[in-house]
Amino acid sequence: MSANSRLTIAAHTLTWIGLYQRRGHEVATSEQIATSVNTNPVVIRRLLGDLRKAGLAGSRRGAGAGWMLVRDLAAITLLDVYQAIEPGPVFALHRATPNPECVVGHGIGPAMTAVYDDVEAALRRELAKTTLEDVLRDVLKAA
Amino acid sequence: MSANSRLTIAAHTLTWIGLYQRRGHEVATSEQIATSVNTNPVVIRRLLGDLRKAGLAGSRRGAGAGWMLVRDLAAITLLDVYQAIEPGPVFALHRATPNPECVVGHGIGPAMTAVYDDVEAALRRELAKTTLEDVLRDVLKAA
DNA sequence: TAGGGTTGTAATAGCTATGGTTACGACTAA
DNA sequence: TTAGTCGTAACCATAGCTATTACAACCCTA
Repeated sequence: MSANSRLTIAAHTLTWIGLYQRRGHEVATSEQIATSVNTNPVVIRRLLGDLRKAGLAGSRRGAGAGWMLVRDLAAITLLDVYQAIEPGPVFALHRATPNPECVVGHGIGPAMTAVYDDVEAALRRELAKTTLEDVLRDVLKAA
Repeated sequence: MSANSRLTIAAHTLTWIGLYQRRGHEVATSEQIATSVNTNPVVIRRLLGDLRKAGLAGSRRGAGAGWMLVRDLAAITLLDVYQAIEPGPVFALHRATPNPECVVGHGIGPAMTAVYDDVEAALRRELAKTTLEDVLRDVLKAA
């Protein structure tokens, strides 16, 4: 499984903006966030672009530009973030259609789809349990 | 998320062998399985190699060679298969260590790890609910 | 109105995982 | 001895993610 860190980076980014705003700042720049995440600002901007499409983040251009939250941390679950940045499923069926003249080849697709649907549902239920407010609390507790 | 079809192919392969054996044959060849899956025999042999390491499949060499199940279909869950072929986690932390001098950069790792552990546990619970016997039943029902 | 800082996005490159293919030695029943 | 299959290495193609450079678009401020 090619594990990816997009959810981690997205949660980090939104949590950072949330904390920064609570400390009195209006907007955060991709440069500042990238310094905390330890990556390139463009990576952050691209990710925030997806989060903006999902209505989780907003941006301001020109001088004094930057990013802000659209919803409060407590109103954003990790499921919201996940759905904003991960379009595809965790498991895939066959790349090439299996032999339809074989009993197994013919019936395995629907059988596995049913299982995968349940697995994805369980994964989403679990992600929905945690809000970014919870994440921030854990983060501050560790300090 | 780069969805992969390894679990699908593995379940297909083991189910195929199980059905083939119930029809009176001792072993199945990677060639036969590959025809049903619609892929190359080497792909099947590589996958079965992993499944053998996990004690789910066995092989016989020489003339009249081929693959057989070590356990009955009813004694193999999709979790067993998943663990045999997927070493890594679904979600990853940062590729590069985040800035430890930032509160968020310092605490985000443990916070997300706790969530990811719960998600993986839920995923495993879900996969453990289905045996290959269940899969075969679904497959035959669809015919 | 000019300057400067930041967004928004395209283009490119590197890395890793996966899948497909060819090749060939190892093995063993017949 | 032969034939059929495993076991595995080698190589290539594809896809997704990350990193980086570059630059136009934007808009506040002086």
